[in-house]
Amino acid sequence: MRADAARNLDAVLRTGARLLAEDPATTIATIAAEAGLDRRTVYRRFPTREALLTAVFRAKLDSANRVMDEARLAEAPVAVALHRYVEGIVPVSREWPLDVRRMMREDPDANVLREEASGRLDRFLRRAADEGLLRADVPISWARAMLDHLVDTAAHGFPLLDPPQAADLVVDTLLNGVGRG
Amino acid sequence: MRADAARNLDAVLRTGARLLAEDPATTIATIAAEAGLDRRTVYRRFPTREALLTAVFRAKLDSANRVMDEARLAEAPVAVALHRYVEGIVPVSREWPLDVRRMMREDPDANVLREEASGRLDRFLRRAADEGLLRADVPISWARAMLDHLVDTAAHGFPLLDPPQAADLVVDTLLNGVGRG
DNA sequence: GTTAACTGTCACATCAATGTGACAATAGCT
DNA sequence: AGCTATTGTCACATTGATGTGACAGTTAAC
Repeated sequence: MRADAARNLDAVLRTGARLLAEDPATTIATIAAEAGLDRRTVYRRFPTREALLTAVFRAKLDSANRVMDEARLAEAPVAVALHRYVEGIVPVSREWPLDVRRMMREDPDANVLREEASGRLDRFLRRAADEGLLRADVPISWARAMLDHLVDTAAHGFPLLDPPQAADLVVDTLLNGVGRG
Repeated sequence: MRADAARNLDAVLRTGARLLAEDPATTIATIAAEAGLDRRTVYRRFPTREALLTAVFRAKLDSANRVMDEARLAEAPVAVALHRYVEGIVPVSREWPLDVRRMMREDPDANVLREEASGRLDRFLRRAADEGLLRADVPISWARAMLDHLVDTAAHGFPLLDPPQAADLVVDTLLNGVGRG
């Protein structure tokens, strides 16, 4: 692929992610204009709107999987892995702000990939529970939802936090809550 | 208003809330069909799509304000008020599952109402912090985001929890987290 | 049971977005 | 500099949603 083509492709994906996160009904024309391209150029790379959505989704998923690899979710000590995961995933969430669950409802094989990645995190949390990091009287899926939302809030609600600060806050409040007790 | 008209209006609002929560781009025709009505009937009540959106939004907001009234956020002891608020707001979130922040971005005066209601909760959390229920080293807005998300998760991710159980879980994990420490 | 309110339906105009064809212009690679 | 990939643009067909007019049929209220 030629250099300018790669640049444009990247611009489309990032711009698309940003605009689609704000409004899932954003049109191809808007994305193209915002990326400084012609509508036709986007259509050449992505035959259909769905194809663009899927590509954006995969870009986010790849980044997330890379972060989980580097955090060594399955091997590293749970406390370390958790902290490292959050530190890595916050920038990913900022670069690809879109909500994958919403967008992939009608794309079955993309959804399979999403569930694979999701399963990695679930298995990690199970290990964290087994090793005593998490309370046993609360469902793992509850902790999982809490983790996801805290990451999301840190990434988008507190854009001034840098990743290490965000990780401290997320892990601390995930484990200890915001109560004084 | 005649009785059948009131019934239909109610059906449109509830059906609209449900479908729009799943997909914000749901068409009027789909909502009408799902509510067992003709498209034209919906248009008679709501001159434009925006008008329907606003009406659904206001229905949710009214319910939420009623819950906050009954929880006596400004007067009751903070621990009691918090529990009572969550217990009341979970059913509201289930009946009106839509995300008001997303939907009202382009409706300024609706947004003012939303911010008023939001402010009530913020003021309550500030009081909770002042009275020592919440840690002082964490921003109020962080606790606020956490509360909102926990309520959301309990309401939609754990539909089998009844409101009192949901309130116990939400308040417990909000204050103490999911860590064993 | 009559009246007034409300609804369903056929039909229509409008608008915006998707997706395509062809060709000239431009940018990167060697 | 010259070849080739890539892009911009004019134009067009198609589709789906919004919103409206008129009128007959139905339902609730008194």
